[in-house]
Amino acid sequence: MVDDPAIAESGTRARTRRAILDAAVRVLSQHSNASLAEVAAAAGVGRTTMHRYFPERADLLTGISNDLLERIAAATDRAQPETGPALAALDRLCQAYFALGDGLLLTLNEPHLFTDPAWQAEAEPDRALLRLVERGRAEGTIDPELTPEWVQSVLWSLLYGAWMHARDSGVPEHDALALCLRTLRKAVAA
Amino acid sequence: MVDDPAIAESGTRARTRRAILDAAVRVLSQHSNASLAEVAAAAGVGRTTMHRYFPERADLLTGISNDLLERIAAATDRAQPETGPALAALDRLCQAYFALGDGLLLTLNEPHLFTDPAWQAEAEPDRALLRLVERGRAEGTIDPELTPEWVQSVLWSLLYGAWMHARDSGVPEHDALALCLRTLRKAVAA
DNA sequence: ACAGAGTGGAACATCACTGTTCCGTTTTCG
DNA sequence: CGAAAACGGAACAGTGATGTTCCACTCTGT
Repeated sequence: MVDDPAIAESGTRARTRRAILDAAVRVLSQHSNASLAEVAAAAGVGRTTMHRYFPERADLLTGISNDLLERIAAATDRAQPETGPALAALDRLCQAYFALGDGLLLTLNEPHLFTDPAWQAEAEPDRALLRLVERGRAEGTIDPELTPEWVQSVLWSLLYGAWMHARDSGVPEHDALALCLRTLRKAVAA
Repeated sequence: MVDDPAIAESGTRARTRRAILDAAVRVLSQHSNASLAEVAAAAGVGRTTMHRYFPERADLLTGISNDLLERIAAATDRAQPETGPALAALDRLCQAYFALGDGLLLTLNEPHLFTDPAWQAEAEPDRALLRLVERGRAEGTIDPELTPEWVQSVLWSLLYGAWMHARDSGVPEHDALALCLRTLRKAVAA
């Protein structure tokens, strides 16, 4: 689907499309009702050009949505959540998701922006995480008093907090991630 | 300041004012750029009436802001953060803040809504929490590897997560709070 | 150099939200 | 009860974002 020849794009088009999507995530993660002019400016692109790529605001949103879905799926895949001890896999997952950066904020902060049908259906990464937690409980390495859904909540909440911490408090991202990992591990360990 | 005779209000006025503020928090916490008409409808009040209490949108925001500041200060005070073992005090603080409900989401999710000067200056509850963490470190009951600022981040992030968890997953608020408390305690304990 | 893709700016109509005014109705309270 | 307070609805102009069109400019590859 990604390489659908029907929508194949030249190098330049793909590049500006990326610039727009990245800028949109960056801007909207801080100011969810920013005007399209602000997004265009942040992307270093004319407002007209943006409308060529995303005719309506809704199109931009679904563009962001699909992009985030791909990035989350790729991150999940890369972390190999089914491999090795559950706590180690959880660490890998946390690190992989942390790399989503501002996309984290947008995903958690403004879920109502994404009315995409794909967003509800595509819960595979979610299910992978739940399976991981179940495995940890079977292993006896994850606190059985915490429900898998709550552990999932904790993971995303701490990621959110860590990213904000790095963003606002001037703490290097690496340090924020380290604090996040340590906290998560302690919180969910049996 | 709360009972400033200059802005003393009749019973009815105070009551509708409360209804508007509560509705505004409820609506804006889910949809930060909701129209004033939506807020008025949620408050069961005409748009005209709302403009009588809060002439401009900015006035409504500062109204919410001041209300939240008061509630946070009151909650902090009620939790007596300077009393007893640090971890127990942290528990009390967490419970007290959880009662802020949707105000939590608004505070964490849309801090940019509040351009109030009072918001930056009034960091007393923040400072109380930081002192509490320092005390716990001195006691040896709080993990010295976690910076006080990060512990603060964790508290708010977990509160956010717990509230969302209760809201979206249908988990009773009491259970969500219990999970939150257990998780927080494990995460920050030495 | 040249054709064509890609781009930016200006101008425009449209639309939703906003803030305001006016007036009739309902509620509160002395 | 009757006056004052409080309210709701309708109507209106102003404003900023949006989506669209048109034209001129700048790259890119051959």
